[in-house]
Amino acid sequence: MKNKAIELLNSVSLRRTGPRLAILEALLNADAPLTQDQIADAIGDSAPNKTTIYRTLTHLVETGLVHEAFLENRSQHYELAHHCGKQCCHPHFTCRQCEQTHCLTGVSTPLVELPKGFSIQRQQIHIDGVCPDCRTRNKTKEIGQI
Amino acid sequence: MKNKAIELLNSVSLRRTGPRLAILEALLNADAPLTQDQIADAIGDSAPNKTTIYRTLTHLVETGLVHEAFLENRSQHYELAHHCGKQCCHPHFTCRQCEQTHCLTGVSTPLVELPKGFSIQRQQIHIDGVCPDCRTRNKTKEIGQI
DNA sequence: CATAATTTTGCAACCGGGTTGCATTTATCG
DNA sequence: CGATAAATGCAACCCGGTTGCAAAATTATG
Ligand SMILES: [Mn+2]
Ligand SMILES: [Mn+2]
Ligand SMILES: [Zn+2]
Ligand SMILES: [Zn+2]
Repeated sequence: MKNKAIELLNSVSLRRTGPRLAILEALLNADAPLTQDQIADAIGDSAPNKTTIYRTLTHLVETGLVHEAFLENRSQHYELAHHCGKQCCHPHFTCRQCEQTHCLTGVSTPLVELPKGFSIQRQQIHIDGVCPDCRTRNKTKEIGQI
Repeated sequence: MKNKAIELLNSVSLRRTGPRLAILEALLNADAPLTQDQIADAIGDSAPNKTTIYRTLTHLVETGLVHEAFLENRSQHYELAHHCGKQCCHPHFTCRQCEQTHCLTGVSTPLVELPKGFSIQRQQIHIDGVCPDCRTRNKTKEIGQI
């Protein structure tokens, strides 16, 4: 993953520094959007200062490598943009029971057709409900209660 | 609008108080989701304490009268739920130039078809780009420059 | 290589949206 | 009206995120 991180940094001509590589690696290993806090946790003891993480993420967003994901959570989430189309990101699903967010990279996501005069730059879809794990968990519990 | 507000409060059997009526009226008059701050501004001098506004909004969301809209803004927005289907809210469009948010109540919004096992409770779509006003403003500016 | 110019990083202090605890006020009902 | 439960206001707090500034690391220049 380190090679991939270096490659990504080069592709947008940002200087190759320790913090940046670590943050990119964390995002490469993630399977859902991460907050600053989660990125720091993923990196561990050698994690950069939170200010550095935020500033790095800002750079990565500006270059287009990273997208901001707007989940219902109070804090901002970030993920690599490589699963997103130019105008349409893949949808995100957040489970109301376990609070986990899933990237729905497989599903087809039609663009909303905008009224005359609006020009789109990016569309994001967020869904919440109950995830497969929690559903089966609920069912087995029900059965147990009968 | 005051009658409508009273009616709404009755429909969910919440006590009829000054702050609640004022907040509902503000939401009834709005044409886009509002923050606590914007609600207070809309009400003016007689606006309730911000804690009261937040607690009222929480009540209204719990009863289903009001929805939370997750815009890219750092603060939470609220709007009446009457333009939303059971599982699918109307999309919101935020202009990157003038920062204004528009409710797209007219457009058709297909539900994403979820992978096996996921059960939906609510889908929200957010789009950003340039609004009609800003687009024409840009065009006339371009012409002026030539 | 030395050193000056430029970026990047870390730290502490700060900002602002939102919440909590608690005392006071108000709505509802008999 | 009085009792009771709910609603309100205020101050203090929480926490995600930002800012200013000095120290460290990179890069450019002679
Ligand atoms: Mn994703
Ligand atoms: Mn709306
Ligand atoms: Zn779940
Ligand atoms: Zn605009």
